[in-house]
Amino acid sequence: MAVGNPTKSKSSLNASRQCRDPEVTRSQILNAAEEEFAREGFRAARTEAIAARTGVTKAKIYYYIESKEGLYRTVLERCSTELLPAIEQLNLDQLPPEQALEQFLRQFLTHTSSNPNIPPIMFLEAIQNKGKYYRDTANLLIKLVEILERGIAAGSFRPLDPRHTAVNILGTCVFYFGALENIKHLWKGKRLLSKEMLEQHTQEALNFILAGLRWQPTSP
Amino acid sequence: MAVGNPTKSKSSLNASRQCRDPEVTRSQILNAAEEEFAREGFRAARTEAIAARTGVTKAKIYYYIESKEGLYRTVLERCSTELLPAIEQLNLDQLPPEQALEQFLRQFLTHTSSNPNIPPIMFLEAIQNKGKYYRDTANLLIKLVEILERGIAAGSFRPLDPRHTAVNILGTCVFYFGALENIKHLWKGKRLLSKEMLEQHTQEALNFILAGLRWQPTSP
DNA sequence: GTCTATATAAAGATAGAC
DNA sequence: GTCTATCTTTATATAGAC
Repeated sequence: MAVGNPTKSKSSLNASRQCRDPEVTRSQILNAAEEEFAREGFRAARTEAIAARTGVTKAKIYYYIESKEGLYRTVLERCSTELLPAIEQLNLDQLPPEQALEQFLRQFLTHTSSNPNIPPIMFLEAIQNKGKYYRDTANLLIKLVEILERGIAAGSFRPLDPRHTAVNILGTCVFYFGALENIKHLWKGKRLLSKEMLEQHTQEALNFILAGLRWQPTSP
Repeated sequence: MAVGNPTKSKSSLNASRQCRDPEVTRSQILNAAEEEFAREGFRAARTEAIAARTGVTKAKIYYYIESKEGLYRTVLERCSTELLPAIEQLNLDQLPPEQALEQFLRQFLTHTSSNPNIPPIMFLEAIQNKGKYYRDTANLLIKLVEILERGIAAGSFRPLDPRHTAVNILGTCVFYFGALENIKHLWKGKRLLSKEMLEQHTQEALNFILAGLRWQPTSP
């Protein structure tokens, strides 16, 4: 196994075929696999389809990978390498809770907007495989719960259940990406992953979440 | 095809085997299929597994159904028969927007709590099949957008984008059910579908959403 | 390293006895 | 109506030529 250099370009479809650089080929396979797994999940994904997306034969795929399962694990790993470290670097513990939460959400939404395959992959992994191959989402949630607990204790946020609220917040952030095909009918003709729409989602989600945590006019 | 009487008991697993009533058998098959499709989606679901869940042979399944695809369509139809009519009956147009929204959400959350297979089925259908077999979720969203538009126009809610907000609201309601296996680690030892936890989710989601729409202390 | 051809296994669906 | 046995298709994975 040991596929891939995640830093290279990610637009995979119809990527320059017949390439001789093995590193590029590995990367192309990984990108195509990510697309396929994001649309089908592990079990329903077909190596044949991954080959077609990459623009090569099935046999060539198997020259580069160990197995479909190994490829899946590699894709999942690559999905989780960037976000958590980036969030750790923000040193959120040292910011006031409101700012910490906003920074967390901005980082998360920006990262997800740049990697819109991640939410469907995680949904499929959770639903189909019950997290057999991946459990890291929990770490994000725990970070979020900590921020909420701190903010509630400090009186910055209303008194709410931090765990349910963390789940509801994450749901607000990622549902958009998981339900693209269900919600697209609300914006006929618009591409939901365009820069414009992603910025709108980020801003609306952020406003909605922060408002949901503030003390209310009627009960201060 | 033409499977099922949706009104009968729904607990399928290990349901009384060797039953001779064809209506009961149909119902058992439908329930088992719903479970299997909710965990795997259409493509990855196996008729073999549905047979095993029902406690019968594959051949018996095929005596009662036309095909795997037909069974899937029937399951999806059954999922959508109850909620929308129930919401129509509430006559939400005639209530003030805040009350209309609260009624809508209570009905939705109650129905989802009683039918926790529906969110994963809809997630899988949207992600894997791009809504090929099902498009009704859009109707719910449209109803929600209408309520929000009315409330914004009346000044009951903050000025927000009604479509993004409808999506964010729905996300808050259903993410819990779609990501069960990702979030369960926050509540070690607790059953996330217990009556207690479902009531907590309903209440927390409701509070969170309504708070997110209200005018804020700093900008009234 | 890449291809064609193929072995092997799994899954949808059916035949035919009872 | 139900079962065992089987057909057919599809999919993972590999052999072997080039």
